[in-house]
Amino acid sequence: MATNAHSNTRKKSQLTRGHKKKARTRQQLLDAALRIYARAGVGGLALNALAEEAGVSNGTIYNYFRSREQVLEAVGLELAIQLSEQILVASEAVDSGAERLCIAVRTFMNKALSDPDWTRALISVVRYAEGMRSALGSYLRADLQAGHRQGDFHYANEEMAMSIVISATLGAMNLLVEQGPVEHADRIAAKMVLQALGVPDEQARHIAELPLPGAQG
Amino acid sequence: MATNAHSNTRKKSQLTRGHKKKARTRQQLLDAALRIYARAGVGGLALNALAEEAGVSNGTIYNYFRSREQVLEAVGLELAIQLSEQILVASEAVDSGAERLCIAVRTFMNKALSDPDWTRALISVVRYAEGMRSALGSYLRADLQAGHRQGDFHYANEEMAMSIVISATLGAMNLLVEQGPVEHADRIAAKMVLQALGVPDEQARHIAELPLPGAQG
Amino acid sequence: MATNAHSNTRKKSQLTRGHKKKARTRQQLLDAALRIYARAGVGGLALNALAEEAGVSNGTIYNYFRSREQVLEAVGLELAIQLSEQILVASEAVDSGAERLCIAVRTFMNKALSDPDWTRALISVVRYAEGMRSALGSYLRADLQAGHRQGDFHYANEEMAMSIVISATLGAMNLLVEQGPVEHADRIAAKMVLQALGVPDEQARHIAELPLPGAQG
Amino acid sequence: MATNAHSNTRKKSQLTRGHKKKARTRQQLLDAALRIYARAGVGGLALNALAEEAGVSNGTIYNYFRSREQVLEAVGLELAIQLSEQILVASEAVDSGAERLCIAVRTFMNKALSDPDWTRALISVVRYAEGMRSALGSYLRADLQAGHRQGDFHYANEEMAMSIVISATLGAMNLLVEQGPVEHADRIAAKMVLQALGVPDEQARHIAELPLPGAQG
DNA sequence: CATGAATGAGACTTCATTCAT
DNA sequence: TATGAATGAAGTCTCATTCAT
Repeated sequence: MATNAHSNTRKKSQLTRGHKKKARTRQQLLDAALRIYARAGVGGLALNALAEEAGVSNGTIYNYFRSREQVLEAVGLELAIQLSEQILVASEAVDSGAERLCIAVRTFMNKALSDPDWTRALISVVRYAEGMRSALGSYLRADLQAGHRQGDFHYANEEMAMSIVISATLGAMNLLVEQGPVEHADRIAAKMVLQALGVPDEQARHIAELPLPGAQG
Repeated sequence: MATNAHSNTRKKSQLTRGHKKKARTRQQLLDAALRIYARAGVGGLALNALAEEAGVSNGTIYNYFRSREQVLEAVGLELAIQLSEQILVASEAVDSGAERLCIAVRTFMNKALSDPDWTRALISVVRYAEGMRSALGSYLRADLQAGHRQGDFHYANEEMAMSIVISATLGAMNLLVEQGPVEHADRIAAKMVLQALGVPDEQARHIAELPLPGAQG
Repeated sequence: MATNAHSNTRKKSQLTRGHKKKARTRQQLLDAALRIYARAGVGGLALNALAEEAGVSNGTIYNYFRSREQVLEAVGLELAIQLSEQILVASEAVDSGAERLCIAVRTFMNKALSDPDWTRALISVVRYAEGMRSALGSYLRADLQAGHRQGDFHYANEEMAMSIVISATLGAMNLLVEQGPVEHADRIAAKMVLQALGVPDEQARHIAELPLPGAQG
Repeated sequence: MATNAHSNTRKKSQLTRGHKKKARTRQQLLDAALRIYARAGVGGLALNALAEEAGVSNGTIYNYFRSREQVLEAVGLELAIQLSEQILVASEAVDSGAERLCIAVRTFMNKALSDPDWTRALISVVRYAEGMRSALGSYLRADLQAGHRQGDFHYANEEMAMSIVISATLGAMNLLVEQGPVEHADRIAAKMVLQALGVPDEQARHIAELPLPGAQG
């Protein structure tokens, strides 16, 4: 399953050398949890099933987490970290808020196509743990404010703009994972989001059709 | 509006008068379920708790529903019916698709303020039972197509437009119930949705600020 | 279903004229119970299902029986009565114990073919309520003793002879209802039972092949 | 014989020594189930009661069996295995089908006296799970066919012969456990069974009175 | 740390029985 | 008597959590 792709080789602290096995198990558990999220949602995560999926004994989970609640928390955090990577990598060298937001939306849309499991896990977590929205929100808010400063975005209420951008994007991603691909889905969604934020039609189209950084063109 | 009519003002003792009290229990159960949805979401509905909330014995539930699954189904249907009333009543005499959609969005936003429990229940159900989306979708699609025919909406993909409109609106409603009122929330959200569908700024503002039918002005 | 055949037209008291409807319901319940026995065994008789099968409301059962246990008892008694009729009718005019027993066995075997539902109900009741055996036993014991007196039967222990005759016959009946017809099943079983009781081969065959009274020969 | 080995002489505390105690629980459960069968029959086995009888928590059962159905299955299998031991040990070195069958019948009759609980459990299982009959049947069929080849048995239909032998023997066993001992019960029953299969009186008595192998005479 | 058997609370469901109409 | 809604005990099963090894 592709969900394995984002995982267990790097961690910010990089604990090189010595004791590698130690925290490897923890990552196995988090990865396994994401796979289960994709299948069954957050509410469907049973610790016995998690242990089996991770290839450890059920008791082992409690060597890494104090309770089920803490597992969910940790998985949410893990997902937030992976999320950050997605966003940061994609719009590293871009200054325009509108373009950064557009890139983010398109990146997520493409992620929904390339890794539906991860996407389902994300959607499930966002629904379950409202707190996850803040992880999304922190990046988004910066882009919104930049776009606003730069005269591209015109919104009457920032909180509402954030809510609408996030939920619209997740809704579009959900469409892709549940109903299959749509031609140019990433650009369509990005353009609609830009328009919702007050970017005029032509400009929105223009931004939405810029080549994605990192693409080979 | 009548949607609040089902509620908790009478208890088991007050079955004087009348002679149809038997089937009233079903409505008590549905109402109680909606209250629990609001608190705990669909996944949090335990039949034990439902029985207690409705003031009946656990076995009684099974006089009205064959299984937990059927309870969820029935509550979803109940919600869908109440939903339809909301929408139909609101935009009865309006022909413009854009205006109809705008009225719908604003009506729901106001509902989020006036009946947060019902709204939380709705959000939970939409997330849980994807089928609920079709209830929403059938009304929405008609308005989208009308707006498209009438030259107001310009969207590249209808499915994606529906997904985005629904999720954006629910996201905005969610903001209200979770974080409290926002000045002119209904108009702000409606305008953003219209813009996402390609309605230009000025026109979107104009439509969003039309008086709501049924309002006393 | 053929199970209906033995029922509700006669009762020893014959309560002719006037109030016929009264005790009719009771018979409906007993008949319905037998049909359920055939399908699900005694343990599978649920009073709700019984009420539905009998076409009455569940509460009505308690106008005729004080508890589930009493229903079972009454059905057992009903079955015993029907059983008696079977036996008495068949060997009315026969004096030889061996012949009477043979007729009884053959009659039951044929009943197993012609009314598998009734037979399954009987088997289920015999297993469930050991007391039912005494109803069978009282007829059987007379025949055994007669056959013994007449020099046909030679058994060392009457109780054991009764147990074996009853269980062997029921076992053979069970074979028929569960696995389908067997050529000359009635004669084969009867002959084996006679032999078990010490009747020599030739004589056993002879008795087993006598025409059944009531047959058109 | 070893068949009594599984029983109730140690409780939870006595798990000193040894280091395989884990899988012992399964046997505790099977043993407890047999004791309950003896008291209440297969239909009377409630998992709550089983857990208590076995001295474990109710959840523990599900560490060994996936459902109630699987418990019944496993207990049936256990009983079938113990059954096989009974039969195989008893008539190991005997070639005559008639003698083998006779030994089997007598062994079971004696078992009914020495271990009524086990016998009640067996009877209950045979009634409940028709599949158990095949376990019995496979041994029996071989003996029947051998006796037939050897000119001792004369039956017209093998299936019916099997049904009658099995049910007659179980009926005789049932008499013993329900009504207490009968002088020479094993020989009496065995002789009747042999006669039912066509063995003449004198020969049947002779075979039924042979000393049982394993007896000290 | 790892294991996995054991635990027990709690969920869903069935069903005999009661009772107001 | 008949009805059928309501009851609540009891049963099956799940699962987070503990603990001895």
